[in-house]
Amino acid sequence: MLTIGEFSKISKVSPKTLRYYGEIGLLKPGFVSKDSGYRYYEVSQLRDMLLISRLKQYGFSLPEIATVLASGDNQHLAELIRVKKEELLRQIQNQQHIQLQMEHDIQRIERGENIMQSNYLVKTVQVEPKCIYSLRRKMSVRDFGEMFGTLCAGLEKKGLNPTGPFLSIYHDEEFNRECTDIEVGIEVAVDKGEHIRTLSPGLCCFATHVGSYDDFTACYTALMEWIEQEGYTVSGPPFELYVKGCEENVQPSEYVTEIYFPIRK
Amino acid sequence: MLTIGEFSKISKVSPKTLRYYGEIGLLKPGFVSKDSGYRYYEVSQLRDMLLISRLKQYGFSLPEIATVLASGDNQHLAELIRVKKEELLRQIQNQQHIQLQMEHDIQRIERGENIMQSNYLVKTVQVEPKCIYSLRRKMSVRDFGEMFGTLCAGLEKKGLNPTGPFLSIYHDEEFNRECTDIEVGIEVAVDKGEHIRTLSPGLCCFATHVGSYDDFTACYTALMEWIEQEGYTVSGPPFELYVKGCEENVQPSEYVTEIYFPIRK
DNA sequence: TATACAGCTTCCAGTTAGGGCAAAGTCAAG
DNA sequence: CTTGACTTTGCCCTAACTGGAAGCTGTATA
Repeated sequence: MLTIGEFSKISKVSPKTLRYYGEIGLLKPGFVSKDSGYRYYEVSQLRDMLLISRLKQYGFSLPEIATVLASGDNQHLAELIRVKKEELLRQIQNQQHIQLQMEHDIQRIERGENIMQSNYLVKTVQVEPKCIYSLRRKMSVRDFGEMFGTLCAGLEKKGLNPTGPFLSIYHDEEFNRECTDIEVGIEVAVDKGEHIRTLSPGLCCFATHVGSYDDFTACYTALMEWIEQEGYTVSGPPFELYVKGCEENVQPSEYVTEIYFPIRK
Repeated sequence: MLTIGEFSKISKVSPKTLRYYGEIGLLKPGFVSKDSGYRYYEVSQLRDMLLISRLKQYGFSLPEIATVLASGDNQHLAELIRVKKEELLRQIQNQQHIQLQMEHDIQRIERGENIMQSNYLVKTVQVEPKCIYSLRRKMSVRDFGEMFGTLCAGLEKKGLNPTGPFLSIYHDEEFNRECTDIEVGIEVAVDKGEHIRTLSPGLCCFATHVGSYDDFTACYTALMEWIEQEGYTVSGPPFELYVKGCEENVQPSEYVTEIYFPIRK
């Protein structure tokens, strides 16, 4: 039998932790003195302790380890390790991706750009299909604001309730200020009717732009760079969500827009 | 100004978290109503929030982020990100190493070997130099026990106090049962004298073997495999530390031995 | 045998970065 | 005025421990 200190030194696990493991029932000492309350461990328990340490390293939680120890089913354990291994793989991939972002940021800072000033955090998201009431037309960017007026009028005439912010979809590959195929719309609850359709872009990457609509380009650039860097391709027309915009009496510097690109690998 | 809910939706950070950040002084709302206690955020604070999210992703703790926000020193931030990047790199390397171990374990289990039965957790450690009183000789393994007797006699004659367990060092490249160059010793406090020398193996990997001395081979094999797998080479004679052994009246199944290999890349 | 001291015990509190839930107060639309 | 969505504070909870205090035990030494 070993005292908790001896067991600790051999197993490289602190006495504190050993007491904790006893408390939660993960590894109870082989014998506890009735008089003194001293814990004594069997040497054979070192094996259990080593397995615990190893599984912990593999990313198992303590309750998970407890069930593994209790079952003693090795084939099942192999499967569980495989699952953890795949989880770890995903983690590593994610971390490698973060490393690229870090390098990107470092270089931006070293080029003298202020990371706080144009800080687009590109994220991916699975966009749920939404029903939109929309108008699509080839037009000049100058007629853009007018389209929203038409849209609002149409909404009112039909008695529709918007259930989301305004949005616009850019159907042209290349953006042309004078004549672009733009669809402006808004999310609604009903799913049938004239000018009503379902928008289901699927997997998207997006970034949030704060400020006037003049400098969207930086955000678009950031998104396009990200898409290229991550090895995705654009799988549909990009769209903008006017989360906070001109319909209220808000300063242009306070506008909030989310820019989305549907993507696939 | 945005309510906490609006700010939350745009920044993709939960209201709870925003309140928490306000509480710890990381990001306080631009305005708090005196009547209702409602928090209102400036749109410009979204930038700060995005930076916080990003640095969090990079592995910064919240206090670290707070100092970054407070200082506004971008050059310094670049350095800090670089440090975190290296930290992440080390983490990734460690995780890749763990992945190899996992695969190894899975295969062991699938070959029907019991992971609990021969579970050597190989670790690396920088072994501090220690003074040992030792005897070195070419001998048969059968004379091994006798050597410890001689060693004990020598200790007693010199009036030396052991400050660690017995150990033995295997100076031959290839282990030969009949005639091996073995040094047996024990750690002592004094650093000068006949048969006293300093053992400074430096970086070692080691594993703990529990049980009789008969099946050390599995442990040695595990260590050698590990060394090969990790791309290390052996840089000195291996040694064994008899953490719990035959000097007490202990069953062979209770012996505890640590086996060390000095290594370098 | 007395004592010193290392080692052991329990109990309580704290760590990170928030999540859950409840009761009560507030805002804006109809 | 009411309704319903939103927000507030407050309290407890998480995982896997670590730290510290106060007191008890085991063993080596004088």
